[in-house]
Amino acid sequence: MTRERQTRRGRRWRAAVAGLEPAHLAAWRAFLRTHATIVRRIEADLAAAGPDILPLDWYDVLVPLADHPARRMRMWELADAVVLSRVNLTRRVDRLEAAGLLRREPVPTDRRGAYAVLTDAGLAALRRTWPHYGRAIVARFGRRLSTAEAEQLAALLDRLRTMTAPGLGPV
Amino acid sequence: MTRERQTRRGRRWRAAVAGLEPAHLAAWRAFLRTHATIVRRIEADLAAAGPDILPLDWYDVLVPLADHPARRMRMWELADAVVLSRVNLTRRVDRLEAAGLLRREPVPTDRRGAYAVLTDAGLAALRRTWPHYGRAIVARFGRRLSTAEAEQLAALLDRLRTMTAPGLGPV
DNA sequence: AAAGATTGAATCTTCAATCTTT
DNA sequence: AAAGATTGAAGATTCAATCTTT
Repeated sequence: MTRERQTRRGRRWRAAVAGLEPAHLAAWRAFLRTHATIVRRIEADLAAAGPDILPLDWYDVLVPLADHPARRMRMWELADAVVLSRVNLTRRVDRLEAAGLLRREPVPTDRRGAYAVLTDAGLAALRRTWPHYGRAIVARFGRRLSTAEAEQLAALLDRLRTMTAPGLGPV
Repeated sequence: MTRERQTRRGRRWRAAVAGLEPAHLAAWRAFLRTHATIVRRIEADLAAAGPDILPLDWYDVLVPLADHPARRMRMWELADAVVLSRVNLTRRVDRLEAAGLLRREPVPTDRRGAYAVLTDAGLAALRRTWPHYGRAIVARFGRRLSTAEAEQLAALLDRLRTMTAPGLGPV
């Protein structure tokens, strides 16, 4: 075949879906687009802030450790705490360990397990990074929202996240 | 050193950031978490729907083609239209072409360029995928939002996306 | 020289298989 | 056998360098 059958204007290939309102679809698309755009911007801000400022995904792994008593967590615990992208934590921790930002320690009571422990260098990197990250959040996200709108948005998003959807399988 | 200097409870390593209100930070975190959670769920829904249902990132590349006159776009044009993840479009198109969902065509008027053209198989795959995707959007995203809330959410998100942030460089 | 797209090499991710300890 | 974590191999992504055409 030399040419696709050509509809006049690339139209109407989406069948109606029960229960899907235009407003919901528009919100979903805005959600995807906005996330992609803003995360890219903030990553660019961090990259532009200098070579000793952490990228977002490294930051994301180290934060739970810094917020945890004794600055250490089991590997599986850390894997659950990480937000962005389900990681293959083993390898990511390899890289963070190679960079000196954390180290592994054996668990005294369970010889299968390992702790990931934030090093002083890791904590210092978090402290350096946070002001840049915080300002980027203000600039790229917070500046256009009133306090009330931010609360509204957070409430809507939390509801979306914590809901369970019956009838479409687990998780 | 055998042990990190151990703060009592992994506390207070974040310095205050000018202009960053707690509500804004909470909204930002909710945004990241909700996105990660819902996108994962929807990807799992699509994967569970069967082997001839497209994954989200393939779908994302083919949609602009289906919505375009003549079902074809220049490579750079398609790259701009794709939402999720800045792609190396060349390779992704390689894979889609290998799967028969699109093909390349030379541009008659510009021998540097190439069109990406949606094939009939590609359009069929979109048609198959959309009902599953649409239902997943309802189940994972739309079900908990009233129409008014969805409109509110879309408005907030669009404002965030289209704003320019003076003072923090381009993009 | 700049625009449009492709390629090579390094890095990163993912999946299943593996290893050790419980 | 199951839990905790690591490894190998395949696949995907990214960056800069390249190639061709304008």
